Amino acid sequence: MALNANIGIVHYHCGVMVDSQPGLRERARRAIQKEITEAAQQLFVDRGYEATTIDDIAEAAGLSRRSVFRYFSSKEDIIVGKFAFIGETIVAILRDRPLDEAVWRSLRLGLDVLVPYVDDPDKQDMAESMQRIVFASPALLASYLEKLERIQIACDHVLRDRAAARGAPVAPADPRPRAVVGAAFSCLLAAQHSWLADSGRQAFAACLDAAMTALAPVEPQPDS
Amino acid sequence: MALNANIGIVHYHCGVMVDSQPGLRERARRAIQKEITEAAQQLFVDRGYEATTIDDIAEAAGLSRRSVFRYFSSKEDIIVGKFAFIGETIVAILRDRPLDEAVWRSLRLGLDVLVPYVDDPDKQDMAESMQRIVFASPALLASYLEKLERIQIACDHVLRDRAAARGAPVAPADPRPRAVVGAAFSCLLAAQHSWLADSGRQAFAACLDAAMTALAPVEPQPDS
DNA sequence: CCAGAGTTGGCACTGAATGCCAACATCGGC
DNA sequence: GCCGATGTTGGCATTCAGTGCCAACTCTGG
Repeated sequence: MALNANIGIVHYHCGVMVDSQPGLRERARRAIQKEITEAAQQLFVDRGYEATTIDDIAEAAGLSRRSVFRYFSSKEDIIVGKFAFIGETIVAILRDRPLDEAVWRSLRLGLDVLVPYVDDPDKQDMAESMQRIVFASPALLASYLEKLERIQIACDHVLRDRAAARGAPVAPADPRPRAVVGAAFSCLLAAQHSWLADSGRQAFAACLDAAMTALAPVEPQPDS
Repeated sequence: MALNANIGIVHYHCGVMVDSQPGLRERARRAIQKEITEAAQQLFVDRGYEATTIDDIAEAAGLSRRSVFRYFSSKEDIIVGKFAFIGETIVAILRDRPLDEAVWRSLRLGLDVLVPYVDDPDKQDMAESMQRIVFASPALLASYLEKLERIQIACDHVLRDRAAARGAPVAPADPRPRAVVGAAFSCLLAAQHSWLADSGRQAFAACLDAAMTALAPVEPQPDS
């Protein structure tokens, strides 16, 4: 069990549960999740996504099939689960932007949290492989797009809250905030395709900028 | 077997296989597909999507589980399969628009093929139910978004071909056509959300227009 | 009436996902 | 250091989606 050796049972004297915010238990959980993810990614790269079973992943990660499902709610979640967290980050950034900033710029800054996942030279190879796998597998792609959709819905809410805070509330049936958010996320998808199209030779951030400058809300704010 | 009675075995004298373009066999196939779809939709509305099994659908449609999979490649496909056809229609429309037309307008006209599916007063109730079910079920939503993604990729190709035909080819790694197409489809999603938000009281086409006028490519054509 | 082509339904199997439970480890107090 | 409470694990059984296979049936054409 390389796992148990690795969790890092630091067990301080017993006392006051000395651990930084996440809690010791939570840190162990994340460490195992990370191991599963890495084992799975390797298998997906080697054999492909559909050709890899959960049993394969469980064996490679050194735990039982049943336990894999305790760490990830589904096979897709192993790859795409992190987007729940990324989504929360984007939403938080969006919420904290100054109220008078142009929406399009706020969205660009929100999407910036994705850049380090891709443009980091260390992870670039793996990032490219995984993106290719996601776009190649219908099930993974579907799951990925669904996650993005959920993030977009959350961003839409934030934009409406911000419009209201600005004193210019938007009707619930007004499609414009949702359309603007969707357009920004389409730029993300477009940037991913571009980035893959020439194998990460140009920076992902540059692709994103190229896409987002080609498009813009007709009005700086979705009211007027 | 209400089915067999209904397929409409018109079996003309034997002679020349008198049938309009699709071929008799193909028409029978479509009729059965339609029956399965309708039976399934009813069940989904009654019990919800995940609570309905393929066996339920097979029984309601009067055929075997195995045969259902001969007509639809998956459970989601029963609802979302028609988008393969719709996508082809959109692509065809896009391809046939005049080369000097503004891209945004061409896309708006392409998306117009969806309007009759929704704004038809006869089908409106069912259309609303089904859209709610799609957005409520993660699996269906994921599948729907994946279908839209495939259509967008096809539209992206058309736009690039048209740019080339116009004498202003776009680099394969240029994200702009993809971004513009994605923005248009985001308007579609936004319009669906709006339309559902006040229960189809306003026309779907109006929602689509509201979304698409709030957004536009920075340049009329994605070159220059 | 018969031969061939296509359709059907049943059967067996894989793989994902979930519920359940007994075995085990860990952490608290004593 | 012992012991009960709590949480984690692995195994088992089950459901459901999806696929391959094959024998039985149906319809068409000769």
